[in-house]
Amino acid sequence: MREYYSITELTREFGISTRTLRFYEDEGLIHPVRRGRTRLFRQSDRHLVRQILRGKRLGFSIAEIGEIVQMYREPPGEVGQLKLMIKRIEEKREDLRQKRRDLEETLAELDHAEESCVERLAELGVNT
Amino acid sequence: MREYYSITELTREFGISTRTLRFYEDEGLIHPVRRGRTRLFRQSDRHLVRQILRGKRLGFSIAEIGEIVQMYREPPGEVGQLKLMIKRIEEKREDLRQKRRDLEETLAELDHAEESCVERLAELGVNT
DNA sequence: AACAACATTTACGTAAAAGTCAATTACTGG
DNA sequence: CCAGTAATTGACTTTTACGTAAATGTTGTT
Repeated sequence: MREYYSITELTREFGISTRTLRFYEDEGLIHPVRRGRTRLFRQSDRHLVRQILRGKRLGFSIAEIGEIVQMYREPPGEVGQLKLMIKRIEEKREDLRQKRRDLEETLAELDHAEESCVERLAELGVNT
Repeated sequence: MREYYSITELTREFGISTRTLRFYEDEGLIHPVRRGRTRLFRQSDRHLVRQILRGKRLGFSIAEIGEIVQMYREPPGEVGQLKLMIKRIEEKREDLRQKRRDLEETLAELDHAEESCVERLAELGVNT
């Protein structure tokens, strides 16, 4: 468990470019510390990158991912802010539940499509 | 159950623009029939649009959605093509399973984030 | 016939999310 | 100390997925 990772180490670990990591920093998604001008990535940054890429695979925009990673941070101290945050979290969860429904439906249709193919193969007398 | 729907009927039904529907046609995702130059959308087109939008919500690109909707069509007649199709379907399913893992992890993290907020509220003596 | 409402094609514009390239600057091993 | 590798910033480019506008066609009232 090292303390710091270089930018190229992260690009290899995650299969993304330096440009991408710098872009995420510009967009305020990550905040690697600096030694001089050089970025040093901590464990927390690596974890954030993992979360960002997860969000991307789920089709969230960078802006939406920005909202999500805010929710992972320390809860705010003020009651109004806390309630707002809870509301936002609930919205994102609804969003994710919709995606889950979409996902299950798509999987079901693909199952069906594969079955059709297998049946067709059987009709053609191919041993599966 | 009508036979044909106009383009604006579909835009209202799905909350998308005519431009979007024409774009999907240009990309070969849908093939509405024509009366003169006017597009007429059938049930099957409506179903396809629903599938396309599902794919979009899951973060698939138009090209990927194109591949997916091909899989929903009649299985090909040739053995080699069938086997290839089955392989492709399996790939997409793996893709979807990854998305499902991403989704569950994200949901779990959001659950945790919400709990933290609720706890914090309790600490502040707010009746939930 | 005129008007609205809806449709079409063509073409250019744009925002998001990087890719690519150039010119510097920083580090590191020999 | 210096070559070579790694990192930085900045600018420009590209791709995707449409938006938008212009000019024109079609249909259905009134």
